[in-house]
Amino acid sequence: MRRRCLTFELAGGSTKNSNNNSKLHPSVSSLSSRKFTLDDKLSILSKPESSSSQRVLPGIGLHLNTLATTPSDRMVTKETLAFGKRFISMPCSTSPFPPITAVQKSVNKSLDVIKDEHPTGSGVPGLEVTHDDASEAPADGENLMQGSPKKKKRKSENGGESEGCKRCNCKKSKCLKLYCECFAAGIYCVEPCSCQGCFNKPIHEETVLATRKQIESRNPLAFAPKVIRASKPVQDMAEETNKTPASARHKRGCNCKKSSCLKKYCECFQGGVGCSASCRCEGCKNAFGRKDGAEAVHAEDIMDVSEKQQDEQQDGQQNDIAQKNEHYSPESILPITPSFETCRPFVKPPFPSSGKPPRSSALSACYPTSQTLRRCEFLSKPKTVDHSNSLANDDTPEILRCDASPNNSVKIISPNGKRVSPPHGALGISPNRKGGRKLILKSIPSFPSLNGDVSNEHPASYSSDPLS
DNA sequence: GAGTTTGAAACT
DNA sequence: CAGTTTCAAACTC
Repeated sequence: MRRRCLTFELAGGSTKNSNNNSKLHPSVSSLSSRKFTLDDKLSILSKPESSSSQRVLPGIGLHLNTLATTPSDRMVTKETLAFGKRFISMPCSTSPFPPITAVQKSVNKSLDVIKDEHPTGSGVPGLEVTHDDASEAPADGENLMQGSPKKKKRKSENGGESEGCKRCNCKKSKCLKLYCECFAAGIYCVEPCSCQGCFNKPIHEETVLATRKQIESRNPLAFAPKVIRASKPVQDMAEETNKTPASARHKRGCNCKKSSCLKKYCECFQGGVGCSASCRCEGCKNAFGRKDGAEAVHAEDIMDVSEKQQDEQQDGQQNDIAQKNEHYSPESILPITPSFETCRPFVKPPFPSSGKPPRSSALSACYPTSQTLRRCEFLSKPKTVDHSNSLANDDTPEILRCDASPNNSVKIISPNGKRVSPPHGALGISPNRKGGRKLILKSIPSFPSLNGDVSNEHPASYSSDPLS
């Protein structure tokens, strides 16, 4: 799995931050370290200027994709991938794309400009996305407007999986709408994508950010994980990989009419969680738990419902995965990246890792590892902590904050709303929640700019954000 | 691989 | 806020 790195330096982040090296997050370098302990993290934190390489990427600006380029990411082998695909629904999002405060030009305008100036190509001359492996990564231009319909379709799900996750196949959205799974997950489209006219690339950073911001303004939770897991400790979940965590629920619920919530059309089902009262589905038969309260059925049943296809292999991998999960205990892992992932449900979707993973999981496959889990830990535990004191000075929009993460917004479910455009209040984000963030920041050294102090200083840069 | 179905997202 | 349209994934053939 080769996830493209969020090469902000190329996209412009470098210039923005070049003068603020000291503010860049060292966590980047931390990515290179496979095993991290809390002490490691802390020590790194204390050495903000460790290495030049560390300065390259602003911690906050780190795109989820970044994970893929790091050594640690490399260790995200197939197994890890499987793990992610099977147990984690996806990215969290609070802010994979750091919000920007400076980029305010309209998205459309931006797009138009780009289009006009570079109607056929990668958009910006001279700019090129660096790929881990140029040989296998087509130039942006290639991927961009060509519209080569015959592009590899992501059907290479099985074997191709070795390469990583399948990505989007957008044709009209330019990968700048939530239709695009990559965009929705807060990650840049990369080589594996078969999208056309894609703007979800580092070279279009501003466009992406502006669009993201726009979408978030409309729906603060737009980039939040769709599936929320309540409180069960990760480890517990790992121990019951065959069970559907009753606490895990789709944040907004599905609205299925014909699929009976038995197919991946259903977001709940896809996320490996049962339907809940929040769902407006009809004829719900969600194997993970029905809206009416019926609990999850056995794994076998789920398999029947979804795909029996890769049962055997799956079983084998499940064990591996379960073991991996344990391996990812909070004690052994700290968020090694500012992926901003909050809590992804530690759910085992009905999809074998080797088989078709939930679409959304493709993403998770990329970053479902330690960060996600850890994040869950951090967010689920200390949440009870007093949030009232810290961060009071941070101007970062609440919704962009850690606190605004689904975890915290678990109660934000809009039961009957077709759409979720929860007002801030509805987000469960109260003014005094700010405190929580600081707390979290302290707990997660890899989010330097999360300290808030940085964000105010560099509103236009990635480091400004937030996780914000 | 093409076409259809589905439901979320976006739009009106 | 409800209805409609657009979109891309999921699915079927």
